[in-house]
Amino acid sequence: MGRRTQAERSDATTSQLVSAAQELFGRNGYAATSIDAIAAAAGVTKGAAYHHFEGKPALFRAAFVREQEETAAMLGRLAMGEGDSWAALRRGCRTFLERCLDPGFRQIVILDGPSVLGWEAVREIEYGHTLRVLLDGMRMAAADGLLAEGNLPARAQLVFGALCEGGMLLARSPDPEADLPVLAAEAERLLEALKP
Amino acid sequence: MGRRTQAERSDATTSQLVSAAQELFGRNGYAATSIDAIAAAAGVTKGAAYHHFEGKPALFRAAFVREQEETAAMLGRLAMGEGDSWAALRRGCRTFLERCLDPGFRQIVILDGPSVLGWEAVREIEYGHTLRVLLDGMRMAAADGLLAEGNLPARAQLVFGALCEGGMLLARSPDPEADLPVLAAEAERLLEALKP
DNA sequence: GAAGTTACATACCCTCAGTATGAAACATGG
DNA sequence: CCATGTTTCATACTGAGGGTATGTAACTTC
Repeated sequence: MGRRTQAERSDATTSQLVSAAQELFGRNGYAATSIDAIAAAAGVTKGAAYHHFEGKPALFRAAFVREQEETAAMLGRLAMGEGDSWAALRRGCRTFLERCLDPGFRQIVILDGPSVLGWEAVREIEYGHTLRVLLDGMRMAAADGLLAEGNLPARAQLVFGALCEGGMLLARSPDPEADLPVLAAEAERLLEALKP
Repeated sequence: MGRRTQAERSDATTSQLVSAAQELFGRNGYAATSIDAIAAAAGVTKGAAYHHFEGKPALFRAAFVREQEETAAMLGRLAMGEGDSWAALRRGCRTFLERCLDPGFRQIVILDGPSVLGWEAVREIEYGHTLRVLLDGMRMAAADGLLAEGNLPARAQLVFGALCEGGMLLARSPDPEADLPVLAAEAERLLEALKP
């Protein structure tokens, strides 16, 4: 390994630590994953982990954030491709449900997130990513006159809760391929409720 | 302490352990609560706890179940008092939201439950209590022709997810008293979506 | 009331989060 | 280039807490 700048060294190990954390937290859950295991998977020792992160929750938080970034990017990209705002909203919901088929996403974002980081912190992060995409989509639909008056953020949150539940339900299904349309239809039915 | 039968001794300490677990898990969260602390609060030692429960998750599960029983009883009682099935449904949703104002309920049932017990186990328990009440209410409404055809269990689950989210939102509100009607209205709006 | 079972208490182990402490790898002024 | 910070780690240690082994007292059964 040739001569590298400090920022390069730091970024490299930090990134590898977060990747390892994402992998192990996602596979085995928060409690069953030790800092030593994450550090070893990243090719460093615990000292490096504690140098870059304040503690285990901070490391988990980084993995959570990355999971959110990836998902939000995916949602935004696919929703952007749709023609009208309503179709984008439907597309986004469907994509979120599909995303829940990833065990790592479920474990980190839905199962362990609230317990480890607390509800406020989790929603604050999501408010900058997946929940932001949903809310933006609903704002656009509202601007197009497709949504009734009311508390949009609160509505987005309720829909988000329903989607998380739907995602877990989908993941437990013996045949997710077959159940995805069913659940997507039920979710869209809830969206219909918000029409004027 | 006079002469007691074994069953009495066992029931007494078990009950006190669960009460202490409910109290401490609810107040400080699962990770920050030690078995020793629970045992001490129950007036026994760790040995007693491990004699009656397989481990920390089992003790948490008992607290979770008790929380569910109390809530389901409350929901059933209040919903029973309503006239028609639709009013009972609305009443149940509103009562669940109110229940979320209890910090212990939120911590145990919504935050830590899925992480500690896993999603399947949590929903299995809820399926016998709070979720059961909701599903029964929806079945009655469906029998009265108030709900459209479709997958009732899946719908109940989605509504349940929205309600949990609404409950957390309500709990974070600076003025829950004022926001309860707002959130209840939004939740009812989602219910409206299920009408034929 | 003796033998067996249940309900605990006590003492111990072991994993693991968190904390020094020290040694490299870089950076910066001369 | 070298001396002196500063950053990036590795190594060694501590403490808390989950879990276990074992002993003992309270009950039960015969």
